[in-house]
Amino acid sequence: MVEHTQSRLDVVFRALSDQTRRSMLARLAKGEQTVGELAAPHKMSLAAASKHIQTLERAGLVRRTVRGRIHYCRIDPRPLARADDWLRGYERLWDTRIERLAELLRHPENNPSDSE
Amino acid sequence: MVEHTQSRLDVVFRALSDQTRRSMLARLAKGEQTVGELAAPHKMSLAAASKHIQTLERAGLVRRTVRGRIHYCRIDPRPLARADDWLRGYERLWDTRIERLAELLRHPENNPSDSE
DNA sequence: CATATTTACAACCAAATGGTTGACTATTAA
DNA sequence: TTAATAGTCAACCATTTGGTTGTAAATATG
Repeated sequence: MVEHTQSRLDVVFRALSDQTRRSMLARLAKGEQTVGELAAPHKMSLAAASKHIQTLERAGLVRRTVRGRIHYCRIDPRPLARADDWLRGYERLWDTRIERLAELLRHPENNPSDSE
Repeated sequence: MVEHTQSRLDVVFRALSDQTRRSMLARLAKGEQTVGELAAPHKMSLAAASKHIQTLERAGLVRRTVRGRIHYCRIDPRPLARADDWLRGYERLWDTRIERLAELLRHPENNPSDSE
């Protein structure tokens, strides 16, 4: 099960390592898009864009519904959440936001947000 | 500059897409490690592990200090923070924690945490 | 000095990646 | 029925990746 999770992280991070695919996700975040619509902005063949979409699908980041000859794609954000969970394991190394927020909740009068 | 940021995200996510490299980062999060120490737990040649460390270095995730013949490696978490920034752009899609917290801070009397 | 240790580097290899084109299927429209 | 549209699939290609081994450099130790 751990290995399963790990291999999922592999394919998710791998999927995110390409600008074309991140751009597709960004547009999917605003709503459903067809394969053609997803492909249109990119300077590559439809077949190449289709492969990118399949990569996103295999990573679990995109779901597809076929209606007639049109393939509608929508984002599934759950793998993004898992990737974020992993990254947040390192949060203490770069950021004290959480600690500052906790401090703020304990002592709201001592709000450090003006000091920068 | 935008492209620069984007290509950095490329190499960072790419670096994170490998279990060996994520494992190395996990150990580096606990403190400095030499190349040999980083390589030891992995069933591969030192040369292969060295390549993984170089991948992490090129992604900006690891810095190296050479003292004598020993190379000390430490984590640089800033690219992780950038990756996390990117992922959080999608946070609203999977999680309403932030919105609920903001709402709570605005209207503490209207705490929705009971309703589910 | 000679030798062992730590690491990098180069050459090589198999597999995966990201792109192409061309042929094909399925569906819709004329 | 014929033609256009939406998309996949297979074959191919160049490049990158992740591993190997062997060699070499720099440093430490006997």
